[in-house]
Amino acid sequence: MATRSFTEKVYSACARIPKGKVSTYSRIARAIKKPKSARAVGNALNKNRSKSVPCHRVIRSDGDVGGFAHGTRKKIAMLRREGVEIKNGKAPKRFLFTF
DNA sequence: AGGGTGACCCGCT
DNA sequence: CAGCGGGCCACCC
Repeated sequence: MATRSFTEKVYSACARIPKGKVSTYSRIARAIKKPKSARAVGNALNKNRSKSVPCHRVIRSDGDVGGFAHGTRKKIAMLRREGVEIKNGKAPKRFLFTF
């Protein structure tokens, strides 16, 4: 039921993130009307880990890049390319995009 | 069908 | 200010 929609919504929210900005799992979870599913959001991206979605723009609320199935190290490099300055593996909150 | 894990978050000590 | 524990949802074995 909602399982499929949930994953789809996660991708949609992820795609909504403009280039040069990042969002947190919690923000996405709230955007899909499931504020408690922040963990499931990460799970969806991890399970799918498709390059078809800019999941590298999704980071933790603490500003930490969190993890990346393709390589956390690579994720940071991608964000830097987008224009996000990563300091010590952390992204300033001003780069956080709010829905 | 049940249990365990994971790219997390929030609260308390 | 930093560290620890519990809780949440979805997916895999």
